[in-house]
Amino acid sequence: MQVAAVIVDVPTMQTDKEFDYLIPDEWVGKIVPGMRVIVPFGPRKVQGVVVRLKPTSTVKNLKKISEPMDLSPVLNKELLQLGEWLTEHTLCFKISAYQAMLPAAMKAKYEKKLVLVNREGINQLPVELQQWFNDRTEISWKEADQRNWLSTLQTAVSIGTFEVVYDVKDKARKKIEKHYLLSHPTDELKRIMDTFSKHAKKQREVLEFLLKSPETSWTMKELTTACQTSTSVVQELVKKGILQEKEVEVYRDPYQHRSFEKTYPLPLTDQQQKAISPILSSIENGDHRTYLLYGVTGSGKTEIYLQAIQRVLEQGKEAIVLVPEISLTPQMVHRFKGRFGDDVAVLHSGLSIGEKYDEWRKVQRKEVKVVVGARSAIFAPFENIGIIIIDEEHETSYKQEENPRYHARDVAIYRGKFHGCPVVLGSATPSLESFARAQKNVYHLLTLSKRMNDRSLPDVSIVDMREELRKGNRSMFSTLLFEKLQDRLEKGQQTVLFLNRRGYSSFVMCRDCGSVMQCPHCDISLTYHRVTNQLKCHYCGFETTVPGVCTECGSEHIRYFGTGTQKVEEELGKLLPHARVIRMDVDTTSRKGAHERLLSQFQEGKADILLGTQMIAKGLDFPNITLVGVLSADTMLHLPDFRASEKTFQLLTQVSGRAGRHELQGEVVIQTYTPEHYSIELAGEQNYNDFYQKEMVMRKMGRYPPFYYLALIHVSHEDLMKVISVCEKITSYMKTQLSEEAIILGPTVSPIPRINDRYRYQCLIKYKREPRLIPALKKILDFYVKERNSENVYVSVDLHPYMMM
DNA sequence: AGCACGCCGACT
DNA sequence: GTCGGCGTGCTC
Repeated sequence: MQVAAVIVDVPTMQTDKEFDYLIPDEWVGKIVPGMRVIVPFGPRKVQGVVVRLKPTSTVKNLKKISEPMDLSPVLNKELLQLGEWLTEHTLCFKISAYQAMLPAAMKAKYEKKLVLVNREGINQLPVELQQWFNDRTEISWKEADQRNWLSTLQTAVSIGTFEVVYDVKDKARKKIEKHYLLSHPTDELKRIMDTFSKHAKKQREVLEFLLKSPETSWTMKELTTACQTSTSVVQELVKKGILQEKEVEVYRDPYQHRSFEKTYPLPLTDQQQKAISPILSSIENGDHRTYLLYGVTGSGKTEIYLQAIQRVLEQGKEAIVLVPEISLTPQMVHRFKGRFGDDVAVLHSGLSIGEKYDEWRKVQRKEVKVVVGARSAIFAPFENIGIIIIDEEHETSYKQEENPRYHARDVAIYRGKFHGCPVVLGSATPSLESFARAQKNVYHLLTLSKRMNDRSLPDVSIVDMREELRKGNRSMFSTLLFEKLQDRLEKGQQTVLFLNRRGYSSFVMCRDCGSVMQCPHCDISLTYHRVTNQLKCHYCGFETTVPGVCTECGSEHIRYFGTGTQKVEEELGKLLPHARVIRMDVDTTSRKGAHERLLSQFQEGKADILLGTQMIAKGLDFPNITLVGVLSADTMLHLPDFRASEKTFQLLTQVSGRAGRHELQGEVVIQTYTPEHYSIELAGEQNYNDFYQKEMVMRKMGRYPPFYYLALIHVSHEDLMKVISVCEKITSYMKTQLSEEAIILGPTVSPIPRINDRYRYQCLIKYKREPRLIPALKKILDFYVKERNSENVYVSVDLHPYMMM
């Protein structure tokens, strides 16, 4: 066996296949499938992943692998296979599938440079170049380009003065610490010590300190503080050869300065007991089953996860727990670290690239048994998985919106089958798809209908804001909400206010001509941000200062409509000047650790009101919250998305669940302009079952999931006519390929007709069983070269889409 | 993606 | 008559 099949890191249609390479003799037996390698590819070098070994190849003139990038495989057999499955099921490139499984730090960095190989030839170069290479032997391609030296240097390449070199580098930087330890056996050292000069008092002290535990190594800092001395003393000992330096890899542990109070399994309620026992028997018998753990907010789902994992660990197996990104609050981490301590690795986007890499390596080296993380943690390189848990199963963040457009739930079930282990999907408001599958016994339904300690669900009031307006209340707070807000302030209890729109106001309109300020690059209105006094586009990031007069008619009567978190914050400052408010949205939490800091401030009672967007809907579990206010329940309801009702119901139910989780009874006030809508009414009653029934009827009528599957084809281009014609061609092609039962809608304008100066059209396919769908879609992608062809038309396919925009 | 090869317009 | 435009095709 000396040929390796490699998938190269060139994500295009034409290169999306295996390339064969010879394994150099010195690496035979060492290069194995799942390793990253550097291979020559055309004139350059690229990173690749070895997917299999074979004795020979049908291709002649094979090139050799340049070098391996790993000492042991980073993708195991299962993950390599999963990559193929992902490619097939999301229509992505193989390399993209593998890259999705690895931490970002392992993505290759490419550098092209010119290296001086013949110093003689330098004399023929212009003076400024000669100066540059006086004390240098290379220049990066980029640098040479910027200095306008490329053409000169290229002629120098042709006569052999320079050589073009392609470098492939690992982004990953292992964090290295220098440690110091004794380099001789103790008795020998004692002899050496006697030869010391009498003045070398400090050196002797250091040695005596080290001799107490001769095997241990210390960092410079540890040594100098322990011995009350300076670095020079240690350096001197190294020089004398008594101490040796050793480089040790250390992990960047984002949680190292935190201590987690050890927790122990809590006694389970009868309901919990009943729910956990089928999971435990699955674990015991090693059979794969998917459970839908449907439990109302505060019913103790997490304890079930913890105890199921406990059992898995006792069997010597591993566990993966997925949580939605935004709820990776310290609370969740605390509960897992508290129970399983150092056996837990945490993976989420708040970590730096290096930190993520280190956490990932802990998994790879089998130093942890449990991974708690966001979507991509589903690819944790465990080899003996005993359970996979997806908390808040209905969350849309489990679907990746770039290639590979996978859903973590599907990957979880794939891995569950492979490892013969249970997959547990937990939610208080399951997605319709999952609940429907549970009804059909594809998933096994486990129900927790009671809150822990029989705490009652919060009282929910729905306030009709049209009525408030009629009564003359034009503020954003209804009388009821405002009264309760004041009441909580007096009692010293905390309130959560929820509004899913950041910024100050949602659009700016001229009152004379009615024109709305729009983004010049996208067909979307600009949002006013008060703090910076700017108008921002939330899609392309365009920013502009607020014009003094209307750009259309020159009128000065410009008004701000709609309400964002910033405006609410300002309003609160006016109405309740003594209230301490913390605002949480993308704008206040973008800095690393800000999310966590704001939450802990709130937890410590440093604020009375927490005001925020989606991100505060989950994971908050503070005893002092007794009031939750939803300022405008309808903002989501009118989005052009067949899941709008479902999302609204879920959000309102989740937000309401934040109140009164502990001793104090909780209250919820939901403000809306459409109180009669079933998703708002039923969320008020916390009535999932009725909502499910009603929404299923709607889905059946609209021929949407779970009754039909969806495939969404996006087309975008700078030229409107081009987009329409390409989309038209695609739509009619699909019509020739699919059966009568398939519903093919299009070409239709995307709900956001233009983003970043590109027009957007789409074709939506609703189907039940179409064996020719995937091949047909592949053909389209083939033709339009997956997302980008020479004419710059972007075509992308999303199977089972979540984002309809 | 890069890069080479290859065939048609404005220039020393 | 050449330099260079980017269209097409290949990378084990």
